[in-house]
Amino acid sequence: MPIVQFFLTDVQYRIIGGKAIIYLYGRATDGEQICVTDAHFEPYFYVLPKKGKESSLRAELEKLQVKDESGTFSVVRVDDVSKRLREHEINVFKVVTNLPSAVPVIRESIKGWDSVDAAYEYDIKYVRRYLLDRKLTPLVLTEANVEPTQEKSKVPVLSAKSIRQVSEETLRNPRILAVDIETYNPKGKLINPKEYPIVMLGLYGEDFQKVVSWKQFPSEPFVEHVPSEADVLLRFVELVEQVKPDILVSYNGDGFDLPYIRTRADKYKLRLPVGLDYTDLKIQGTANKTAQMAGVAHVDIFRFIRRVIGRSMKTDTFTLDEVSKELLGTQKVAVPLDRLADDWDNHPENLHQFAVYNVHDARLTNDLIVKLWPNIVELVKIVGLPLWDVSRMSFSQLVEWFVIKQAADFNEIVLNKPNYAEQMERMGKRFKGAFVFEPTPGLYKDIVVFDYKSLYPSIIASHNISIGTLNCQCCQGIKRVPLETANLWFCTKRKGFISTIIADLIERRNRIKDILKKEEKKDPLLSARSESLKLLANAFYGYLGFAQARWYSFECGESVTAYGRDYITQVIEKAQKIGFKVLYSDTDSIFLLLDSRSKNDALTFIDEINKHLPGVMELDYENYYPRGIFVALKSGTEGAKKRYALIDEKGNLKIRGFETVRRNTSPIAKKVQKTVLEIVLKEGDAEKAVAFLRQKVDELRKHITNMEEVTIHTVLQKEVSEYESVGPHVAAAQRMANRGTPIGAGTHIRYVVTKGKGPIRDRVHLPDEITKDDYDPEYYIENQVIPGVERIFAVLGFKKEDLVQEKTQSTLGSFL
DNA sequence: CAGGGGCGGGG
DNA sequence: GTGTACGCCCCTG
Repeated sequence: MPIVQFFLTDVQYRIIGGKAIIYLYGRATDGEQICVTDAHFEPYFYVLPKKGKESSLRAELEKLQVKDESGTFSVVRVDDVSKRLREHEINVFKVVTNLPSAVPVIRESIKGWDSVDAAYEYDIKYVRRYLLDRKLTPLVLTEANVEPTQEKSKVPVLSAKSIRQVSEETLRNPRILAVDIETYNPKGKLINPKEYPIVMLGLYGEDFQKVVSWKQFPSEPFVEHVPSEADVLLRFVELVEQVKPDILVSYNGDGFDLPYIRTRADKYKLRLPVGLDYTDLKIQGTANKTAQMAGVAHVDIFRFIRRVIGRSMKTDTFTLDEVSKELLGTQKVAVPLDRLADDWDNHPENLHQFAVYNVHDARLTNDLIVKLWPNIVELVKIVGLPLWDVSRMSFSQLVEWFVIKQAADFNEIVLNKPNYAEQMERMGKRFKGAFVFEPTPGLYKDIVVFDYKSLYPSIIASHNISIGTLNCQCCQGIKRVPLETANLWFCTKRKGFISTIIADLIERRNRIKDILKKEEKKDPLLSARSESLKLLANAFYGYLGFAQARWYSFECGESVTAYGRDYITQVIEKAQKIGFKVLYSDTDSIFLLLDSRSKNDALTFIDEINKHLPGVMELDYENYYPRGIFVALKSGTEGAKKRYALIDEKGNLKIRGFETVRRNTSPIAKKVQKTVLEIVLKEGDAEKAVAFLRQKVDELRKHITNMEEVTIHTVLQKEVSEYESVGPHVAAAQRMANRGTPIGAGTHIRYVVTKGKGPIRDRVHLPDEITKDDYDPEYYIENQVIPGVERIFAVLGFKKEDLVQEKTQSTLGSFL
């Protein structure tokens, strides 16, 4: 029997002859795209019988059959199995059904039976169940003994007799095709797939780039002109088949491109058989759409970036432009997109620039997934689910599926999701959070920062925090959690499930870090694995307190923060005892003032602390900062981010909690804030910072400041008529409308506030209606620039009145 | 201050 | 399809 080796890229199942068949799509080691089918996996779930009712329940189950218009659902077999439930031995029935869809039906029909105590694992999707039970990890080299079949498909279909994972080798260079569409939008940003056509469809992959458009215009050869929009859609299907990608990648393709393609195809009653089995492009969901095609993993890289990478990125807007700048160091090409519709209708000679823009976006999308591929592969390996699923999961889902995957090795039953009422109850309870030492606002010198390495994960591992070790019989009264409000302890004899898998995560990561330390040229896959393990470990604590978690535990969550508070306050007390002044502390970090002490004293102190820490707990030296500024919080905003800015010895600024990048702020305000911080921290010269501020204020009053600097940008969120209150941006939109500019939801609004009396909305003008002499300096000084720096100067002993004088009639700079 | 509602990305 | 929606921010009662 022939043997094939392949990397699993997508998994589906189909019902054939009343039986579920698993379809494993992948890239064979010879480079061919193939499909391996497995007909030998039975759907099942677990039932816990009531004590004493075992045999009657078994008899009832064995003959259970439910018929409805969609088919017959029946129990095929009932097996006795011993499992563990919340870390304790238990006997349950494994109820095997005829179809995957029979699982929820059968479970539903036994819900009220008095012989049934509980049902488990009835909501684990068949394909996921298959991968986890068979221990097959997507993207990892897999081997199968196969027989060829004649099944109609775009790729050879091979029927597997046996299948197994043979090594840790992963798919390094998947074939990728990126897709991006441009649409006809006469009304600014308003998107309307029912009415407005796709004008161009761009594709990009290695050695492949193409734009398909249904209008003739002068262009380069990568643009293909077809007679109609329907032909664009058909060409899309053909080109995907021609390129045979493992992955179709998009930027917000779930939410935009693919549903748009689907809607346009439906309008023409076209099928879109992009699936390798000729099935249609499938769009699911309404609010949160997803797009799927059999055999080709559609990755919406925007979703992955926002959910998984986003937290560790600098940007907080996830536009393709911003994300590309940060991750790739390149950006989108600038084209006047708001002219596309008009050019499409009236000036085809201008259209080529949009084709260039189109294919460039596809290229960026391609480059993003290539760049992030190591991270994606590692998450897929850790979580063990298909690429399509993993790339769409939130953090809590990734943690949960990692736990579910581990559950098999511990013979643990997967706990059920909480119902709505349970979720509500969980949400109503809050446990005490982290310890925060409020800083005294001020400018400080010689700051050292320590932090606990992965504080919460190491607490969970070191203190054996787990659902099944909580308040065990055997350890009553010993090693209590440092908590006033409850009497909690965790077993010191038996290892817990959650604590063990987290300890394992930490250990795996430490091993990788050791290897990385020795490597001169860091293996990007290993670095990515280390990052992924860290991300996952850090997400565990949040998961324990997440209302929708299967392994939710209020007591575990509150124990983690209780230990956390205990560890950090111990460091604070010890530091104070030997004479360090504590400046600030939050959760796992502590900021100390060196005063007369040296950096070496700080290192000695850390060593001393580490000698007495249990398990994998470790206090780290984070950095030394020659200067730092701590600013008072806005009154009444408790829980708002702490505001501070530090500068290290290399001159790098570390700014936290200053809202430097707010949309409806003028560039001048952002710039002044940033520069003031730089002067204060780099040079420690408050007077110079004041002088800088005064100079900028002077420039505003003298109208030297550029118009661009005082132009405020926002985006219209709805139609102008729908606004109840006329804010400045709405007033600006009305002005645009009055002069005939098409506006609507999504239109970018740029406006300047000008001199005059009355509310701001009456003083709003569009930049090209006025000159530099018209903007209102006092508005920009009072409402934009000063608020951004007021608190910084307050720390330095300057009141608002000291900074700038009120406006006078003097024509000279009046504040010197 | 809680809870509802809208939005993100995309042209 | 082992069905059906996330999480944050803003506004209002």
